[in-house]
Amino acid sequence: MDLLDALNPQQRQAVTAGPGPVLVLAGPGSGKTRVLTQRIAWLIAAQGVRPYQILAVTFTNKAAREMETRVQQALGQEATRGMALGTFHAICARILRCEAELLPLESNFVIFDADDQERLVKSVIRDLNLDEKRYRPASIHASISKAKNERIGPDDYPVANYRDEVVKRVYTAYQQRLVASNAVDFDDLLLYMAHLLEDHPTVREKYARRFLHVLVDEFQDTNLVQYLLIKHFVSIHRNLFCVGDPDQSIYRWRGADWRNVQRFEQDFPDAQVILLEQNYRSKQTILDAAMAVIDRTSQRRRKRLFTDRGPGEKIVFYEAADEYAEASFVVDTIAQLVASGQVEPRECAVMYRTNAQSRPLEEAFLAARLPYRLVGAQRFYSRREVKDMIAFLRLVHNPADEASLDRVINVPPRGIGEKTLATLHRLARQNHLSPGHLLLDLAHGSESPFWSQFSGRAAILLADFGATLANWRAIAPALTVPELFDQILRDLNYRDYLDDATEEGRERWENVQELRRLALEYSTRSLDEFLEDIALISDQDTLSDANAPTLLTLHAAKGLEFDVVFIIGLDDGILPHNRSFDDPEAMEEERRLFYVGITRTRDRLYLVRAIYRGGYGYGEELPPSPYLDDLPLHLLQGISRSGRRSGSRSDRTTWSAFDSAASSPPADRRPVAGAPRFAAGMRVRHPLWGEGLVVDSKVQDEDELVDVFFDSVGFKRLAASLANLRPV
DNA sequence: GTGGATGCTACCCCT
DNA sequence: TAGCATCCAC
Repeated sequence: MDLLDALNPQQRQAVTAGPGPVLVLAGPGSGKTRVLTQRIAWLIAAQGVRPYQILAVTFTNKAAREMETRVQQALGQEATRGMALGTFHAICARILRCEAELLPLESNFVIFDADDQERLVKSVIRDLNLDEKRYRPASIHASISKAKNERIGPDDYPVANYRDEVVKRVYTAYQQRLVASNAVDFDDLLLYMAHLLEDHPTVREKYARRFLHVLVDEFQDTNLVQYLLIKHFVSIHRNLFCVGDPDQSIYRWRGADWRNVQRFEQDFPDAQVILLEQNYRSKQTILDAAMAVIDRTSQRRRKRLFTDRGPGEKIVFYEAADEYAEASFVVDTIAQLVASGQVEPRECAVMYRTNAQSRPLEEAFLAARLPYRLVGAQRFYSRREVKDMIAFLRLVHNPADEASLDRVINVPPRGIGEKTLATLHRLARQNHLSPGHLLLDLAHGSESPFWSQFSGRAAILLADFGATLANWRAIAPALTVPELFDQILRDLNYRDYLDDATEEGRERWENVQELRRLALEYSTRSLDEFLEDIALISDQDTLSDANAPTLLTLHAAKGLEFDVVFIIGLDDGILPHNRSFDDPEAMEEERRLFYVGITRTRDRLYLVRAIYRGGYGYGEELPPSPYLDDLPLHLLQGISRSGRRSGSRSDRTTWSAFDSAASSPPADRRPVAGAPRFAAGMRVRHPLWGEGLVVDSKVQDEDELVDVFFDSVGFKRLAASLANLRPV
């Protein structure tokens, strides 16, 4: 059958494997997405499995949509109807809404995002009269989430010291407040699901019978609870198909446990294990570099990565003076590659360890007037005006949502302050009501039994907002999401409030407009769906299809691929990150992160670092990343070995050595006299090395330093007075 | 209750 | 550095 024609023997074996448990260990670029989609298509077309009998878990919603499209392309539009396809969180949310009567939740529960969760923790800490300085909300929240990932409830939380005691108390109250708000956090989505399947055998059987085939992508990044869910889902038929690569496990800090791969092999000893090793993505040079990096990790099953795509070009290493030079090197190089027709902008990606590193890049792209795509939902959805708007919608949807109420009860300022809010909370608790419902009751004015509990002014203000909310709730069922959105904007005079004619004001209003555009896509869908999708949106989901280079973290790059990849910030302290230094397992994960970045590359890889980096306001000079030393020299161009040696300052390359000490500002930001003769983008000729492209040029100490990328030998930094460079 | 000045502290990665 | 919490004047 033609479904299988384009597959290699191992892929074909995987697609047609089973029944029973199957574990596919798939190296990067080995066609695992193809295997998964073909497997689904094969199950449906060749095995007569109904789409609704298939449960397929992906790592992002974007991956889910892609998979759906691919199956539809193979089998037609109707083929995927009813299939359960999405992330663990999305699938659990859907099922939990159906089964809400078995849970301490209403079916319209809201999903608290990271920000809501932390606010709630903070509020609990204050309620318990704990010292916020000593017990940082973020840190307490991390402990709670860690416990949840390990399936430890508040009652079972082990107490070894006073801090544990505090965490336990906060955890207990936090959980109560979530339930009172008819809300769940991300971890709860999985935990409630596990309880549902364990406490209700009929429910477990219902889903275990419905989902005749369970497929899991990125299996190495599942956590314990997710693994338990999988086991419950396949408890009857054991038709489990997992695809993963332990070398690409990069979410340990989020509770992911690559040992699930070992658990799988223990729990399903009869599992068929299939190795996909042939790489269809990268040139051999890239793969050699990747193997050199990953072979240094312990406890792994060695994989050989090979390709028939040819050796490809050498990897370029570039050491910039500071993060601005680093950014302009990236932008200039991309501009040059694009201008010479070697690559499409959308086929370039810049990857970094931390989100903060995107800023100099964005500035450089902006300065060059070149568009870019930034991956990172957080940025947009964590904007205050956007969060506030979502909070209003959530309140309409679920007035019990305390986090949203607290957030916007005084937005725009309507004179409801801390004291009034505290009274509202206290009264609500005394009367076993949510503050939101109490607020709605106050809209009845003096008829409300709570009216007299507030001072005249406060009562009027609360009643006014309560009435507004009640009105939205009354009309919401008849309105589409964008219509409701507009109604709220109008009633609040939100635009006047946000847009104060300053630059930031205009930007704030534009963000709201952006959210409205998104709401517009939900014209035919319910508010529930809109809110749920927003809560579970992942970074990769925000990737637009514009033809522009992509800026993203190494974590967000998982599962993606590009012709040209830049990995920047290869400094000891950035990658590996200094917060991982004292934890050997975290250090191994840093290495895998680098491996993931390298293996995203099809053709060309650029490794970049900066000698001087502005930290919190004081600058710092970091040694090169130790990973650079693991790369065999013959794979690299553009630098001598001494230049990428970590450690002492004395062994810097001549061209990267600055005359200045660590504390002085970088040379190219110092005011200088005289104009440079060479500029980025110029073609030049050198008597020895032939033609090259000027990447950067700066005047320093009465000479001009020119960075040139020579076609023959790669990067050189030259003094114009000595080098006898001529423009071509 | 609001808004400005001041001082603190943190930037890791994400559903 | 910059976002924030806190404090103080209106």
